[in-house]
Parts: sequence; structure tokens; C-alpha cells
Amino acid sequence: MITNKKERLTNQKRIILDYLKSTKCHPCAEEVYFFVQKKLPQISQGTVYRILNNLKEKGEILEILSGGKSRYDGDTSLHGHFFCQKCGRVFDVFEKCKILRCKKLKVGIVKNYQIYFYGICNNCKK
Amino acid sequence: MITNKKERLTNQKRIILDYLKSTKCHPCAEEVYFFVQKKLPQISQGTVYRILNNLKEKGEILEILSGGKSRYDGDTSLHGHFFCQKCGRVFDVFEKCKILRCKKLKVGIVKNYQIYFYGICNNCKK
DNA sequence: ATTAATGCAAAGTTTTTGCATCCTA
DNA sequence: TAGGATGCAAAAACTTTGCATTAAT
Repeated sequence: MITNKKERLTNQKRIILDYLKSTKCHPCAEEVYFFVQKKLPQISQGTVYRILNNLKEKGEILEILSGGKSRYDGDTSLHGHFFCQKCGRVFDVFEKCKILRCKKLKVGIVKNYQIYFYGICNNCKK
Repeated sequence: MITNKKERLTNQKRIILDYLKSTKCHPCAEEVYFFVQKKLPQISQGTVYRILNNLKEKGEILEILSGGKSRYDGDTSLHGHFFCQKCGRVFDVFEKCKILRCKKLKVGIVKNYQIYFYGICNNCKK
């Protein structure tokens, strides 16, 4: 039996998705929560987490892994992320990241991939 | 004043490092704990975490990020990791991963990087 | 002998979840 | 108006930490 749940577009979801699509800051769940709270003061962190997981599963946003809390990116195009080990900021990287377009590796078939760079950003290098 | 702490090689640390250097299973902290417990029944999870962080900081092991718990890899050579979305296993990938040897990107200087592949492994594909 | 490292347990941090209620379609 | 989504709060999951004790050098 196929359970064909019809998903609903709520204010909460729309605001979060709009936010992630419009920023390049790669906010964590808490930062998303703070942002949405300005527009919907009653929103809860649980809802933010549920929506982020939902959008992630549908492939509308990307989860950026880090040791501690995850960050989220509304840009799902093929690119990598650079973590500055000094200021902690995360930058998009569009160079060098498309050379792995291969769909096949010895171990199996690749659906997608993530590249994380670690180093010192131009600002902190000065 | 320079505090030049002399680090000590304990049984706990030696067993954990030996284990990570000898397996290709990419165990998580809990699995490391279970393994070491067979040899040192009194070891605590706190110690395992402290040692894993210590080895990671010294660059002797690699932390493999995933949504939930981290995994650890005793092989610090340049390679990527493939996560099977069906069986959950993590495989080493030595192909395609050395093409990013660049030390410089537009955003800054790269010290190191990690590549994570997601897909279906050969075993699960059958 | 020093003092780094451990074991234990408590606490911290991040994320998930149960359930009554709300609100989208 | 049916049932998917939310808000709230509790709980789960993972990791860190304080402190007395142990043990490596």
C-alpha cells in the first residue's frame, strides 16, 4: 500500500527556505531559529530541525557537516566548502569541485559528494 | 613562558592507535570503546574520547564526519570516503581524490581537505 | 617523585520526539 | 474537515569535563 502523504507549505517552511536561498552565510540550526523568530516569534527549535531535515531529504538544501553543529546551505549546486580555521567562517568554493563528476567508483555508484577544505581565509591571512 | 608538557604513552592510547591503524572499518567512538574494553575492561568512554581527540589533533588519525556520530580512520594518507546509503558502511576511496592537491583557492590557503561520497556500494547494488 | 592520564559520573551540547493543538489544502 | 505540521517540553544521542586517583617517566 502506497501512503501518498500530501506535504503542506507552511509559513515556517517558506520562511526558512527563502532565508537559506537568500544568504551565503551557511547558518546553523540555531541561527536559522533566531532569524525566523523575528518573523514568527512563536516558532520552536523542534520545528526548525524538522523543517531542515525535511528540506534536506528532498534535496532542496544541503547539510554542511562539521564536528559540532551542522550548517545549512540553500545552494545545492555542485560546490565545496572552505572552513577557515582561524575565524570559523565557511565559504563556498566553486573551483576544483566539478572534476569529480564521475558517477562510478571501485566501491560503488556515487549519487553525490561533498568536499570540505580546511585552511586560512584571505581575510585572516593578512 | 613555554609549558612543554611531556606527553605519556599509556596502554589505553597505544591500544586505540594500534586498533585504528590495523582496521579499515572506520569505527565510531563507541566501537573503539567496545574494542578496547576487551583488553582493558576498566577503560571509560571519556578516556576514549580524550584519546581520539588527542590523536586527531596530532594528525595521527582522521575524524570522518557524518550526521550523527563521528568515525575514526587510522589512515591519514590522501583519500576520500564513500558512505553506502543502504548498508551504512564507509569505504576508503583512493581514486579521484588526489586531483585537488592545490594549496590555494580564491578564498584562502588550503591546509587539507576531505571528500565524502554518498551512494550505493557494490554489495548492496546486487 | 612529578604530573600527565585515567575512571567515574555529572553535565554540556545538539538533535529528536510524543502529543495535544493548529492550520493548510 | 481531514490529517499534516507546529509548539512545547521532555528525552535521546553524543561528547566533554571536574576531580580524586593511578601510573608513566
